[in-house]
Amino acid sequence: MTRQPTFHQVEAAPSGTRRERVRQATSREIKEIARRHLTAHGASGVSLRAIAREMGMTAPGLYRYFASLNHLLEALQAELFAELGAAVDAAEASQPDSDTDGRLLAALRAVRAWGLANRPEFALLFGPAGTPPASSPEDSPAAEAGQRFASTFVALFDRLIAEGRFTVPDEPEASPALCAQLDAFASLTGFSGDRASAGAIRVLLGCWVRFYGIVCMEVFQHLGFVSDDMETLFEAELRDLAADLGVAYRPPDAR
Amino acid sequence: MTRQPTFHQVEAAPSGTRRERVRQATSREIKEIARRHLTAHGASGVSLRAIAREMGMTAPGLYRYFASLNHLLEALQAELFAELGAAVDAAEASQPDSDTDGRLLAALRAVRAWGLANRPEFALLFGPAGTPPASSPEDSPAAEAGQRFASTFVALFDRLIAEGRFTVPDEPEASPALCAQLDAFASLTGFSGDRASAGAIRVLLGCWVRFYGIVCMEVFQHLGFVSDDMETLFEAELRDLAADLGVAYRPPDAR
DNA sequence: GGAGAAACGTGAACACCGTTAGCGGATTAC
DNA sequence: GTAATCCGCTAACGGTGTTCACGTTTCTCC
Repeated sequence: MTRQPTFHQVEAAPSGTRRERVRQATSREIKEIARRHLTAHGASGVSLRAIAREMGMTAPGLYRYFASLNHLLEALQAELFAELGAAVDAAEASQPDSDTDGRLLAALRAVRAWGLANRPEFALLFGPAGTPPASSPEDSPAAEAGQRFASTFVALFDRLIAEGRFTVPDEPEASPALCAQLDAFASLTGFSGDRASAGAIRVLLGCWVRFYGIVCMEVFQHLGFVSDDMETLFEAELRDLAADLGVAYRPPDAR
Repeated sequence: MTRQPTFHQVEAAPSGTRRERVRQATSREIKEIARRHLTAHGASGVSLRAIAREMGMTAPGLYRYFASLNHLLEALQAELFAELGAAVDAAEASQPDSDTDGRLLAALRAVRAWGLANRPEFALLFGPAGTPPASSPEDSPAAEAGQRFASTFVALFDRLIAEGRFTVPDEPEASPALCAQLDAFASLTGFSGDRASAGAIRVLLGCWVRFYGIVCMEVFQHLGFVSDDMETLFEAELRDLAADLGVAYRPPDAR
């Protein structure tokens, strides 16, 4: 303990007071161990008592850091969204800035790769919602992190719209109610105002849903009965998907 | 207890010996209660002790009927697949036999409707696979029931192929490995041999994946941020999907 | 009809789990 | 130096899946 007791305020520590630093370190350790247990045994294998045991603590002590096991899992969700987002960003950054097609393909492939490499984590993020959706508009940290993750793709899709990549099929009978909601969604998520017609957003949403379907099916292992070489099937779907978006398909780099 | 004790064998009971009947009745009661708990509190809310308590039994007694909680859940899965299949069959039967389009649309809508009306059940069937896939090829009752459910749609898709509904895009570079696996899948699931080219199956699989995506997203509540009127969005997706299959879209019956 | 086997359900026990309440000690703030 | 705050502990409550040994009921077979 080599601390000069003269000025207790200054100190200029990395972040906040000493208490806050050690507190945050403990919090991080809890989440790291929880993550390991999640990876090893799935979401149901994460238990406060086991985490505390591994840390040399007792379970009630963890309640100073997380209000409940569910809150811990929510915090984990937020971290995982960030991790997935970082993986996507990295993949995107591996492509030239101007190459919208390459960046989108790389981003989508990165999501699949992350999901396959982190099945339980992916299931926690995109599986059935255990908790009823937060009443207040997205006050949960997980939902907020999820929106930040989504914004990555919103930005990419926005570029497609701006570049006028795909022709929106003039919907013969798009219900006005749906149009209104899609427009609201557009402005809320920051789509470029004018060009983002409800029709365009429907195309993008359709593609996202399609992508979600293929990745979930593969990660959740509901396609084992058809083939064990999912890579090529995924790429075939990706090709179709790209075509719908006016994106030039390119096979993945043989790395 | 008015039983004539003369001939213990004959009796001509509905099925099997008396022992087997009461055993099956108990087994059915267990599954019924488990189903109620599943509906009310999700898969994690199904507990042997609670079921036993409700039956006036003790938990170890249930082990005479199911080897473990997981086996119970698997049996439940099988029953739910059958229930979902029955709902789909009923919807299909509401359309004229010759009306392939109407039958397919009705069947797909039935899946969505069942999922929305039975969220936890749907999650158990189509959510992340908790147990690693059975080593032996589909010896688990759940997997077997799942295949039976799938066969309903296989038959419908088969009709589309037989009727030559959609033109398969001649894949420029369908990998031979994938083609072989798709062909194997075709013969295994009973697609009509010759017409079911790997290309056609890819189209069908793509549509199925797309459908899976939209329904899962809705049931798992990962689309709450875009709209709360999912019905119209689903129908819009369904329209696109039908177009890919050469199926004439028709709005749902205003019932 | 009676002996033996098979199935059934129970009580006790083991090892876990989430969560709450109350307490003592360390750290911080004033 | 004193008061407030935070921290981690113990103890406890009620819940879980699962195993084992035991008595009772039921069936089978001679």
